[in-house]
Amino acid sequence: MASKKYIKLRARLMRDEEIAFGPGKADLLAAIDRTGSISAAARDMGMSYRRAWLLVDTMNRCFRSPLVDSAPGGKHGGGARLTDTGRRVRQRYLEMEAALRALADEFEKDLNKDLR
Amino acid sequence: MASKKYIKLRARLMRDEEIAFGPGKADLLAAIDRTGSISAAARDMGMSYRRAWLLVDTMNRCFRSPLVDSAPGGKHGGGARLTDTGRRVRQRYLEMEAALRALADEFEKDLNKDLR
DNA sequence: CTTCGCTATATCCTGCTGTGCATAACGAAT
DNA sequence: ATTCGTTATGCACAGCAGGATATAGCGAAG
Repeated sequence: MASKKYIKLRARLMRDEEIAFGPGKADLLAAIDRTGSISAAARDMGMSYRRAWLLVDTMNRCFRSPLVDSAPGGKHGGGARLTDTGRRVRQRYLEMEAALRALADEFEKDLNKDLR
Repeated sequence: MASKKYIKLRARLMRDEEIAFGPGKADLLAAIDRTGSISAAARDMGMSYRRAWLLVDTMNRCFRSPLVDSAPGGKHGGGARLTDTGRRVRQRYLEMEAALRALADEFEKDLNKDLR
């Protein structure tokens, strides 16, 4: 079988018409946690700093308390760190994602029967 | 509370990098079933005929047997009809969607606590 | 045999998303 | 003080998904 068949799942936490949280933001939080800065995280993920910053900004605005703490100044000066809220929200989101994935997998076999 | 908080869910059946089935295609199938033609369905949904046709084409190419039967000729001549496969796939997809939605709703309350 | 509304397809155009680049201010280390 | 790597922000540009439009051929009904 040369064709790859799979179910692509996406869950987004919405606040009004803004995307408060989603798979991309979850990945970004992980990268920030790993690297200690928004810009390093962006480089690491191959996305523009602008985009990474916008994602962080949206998150922080959408939640009651910010998910990322940031301060200017480079070379061990400023940078960005996950807040407890950030860690908790990401954790809960990943749990939901995993549960949804497991459920979708139960349907996958049946639906794939008809796929070429 | 002026802000609307909700979880936006999307499940797509993929074949290689093509979207074989998803929420838009499910809606389109319903509209085709209702109206009896691709073009009427497109008008009904406020989308371009081009897009509707492309969606149908992708579906039919991705599945072993077509989901939509179509024939040229207007005014009760040609048109489009769902095949049994089309109906069955759509049905199964909707069932999965509903199950995923129900599961996501279980997580929603908890995640919304932190949302503004 | 003309007309109507459809399938099928190509081409052009537009709007949006995200990148690239530029700038300013900042904080720690050297 | 100078340098370095950040945060924070604006703006111009590209790529692309989808809309608008045009055309050709078809089939049943009148």
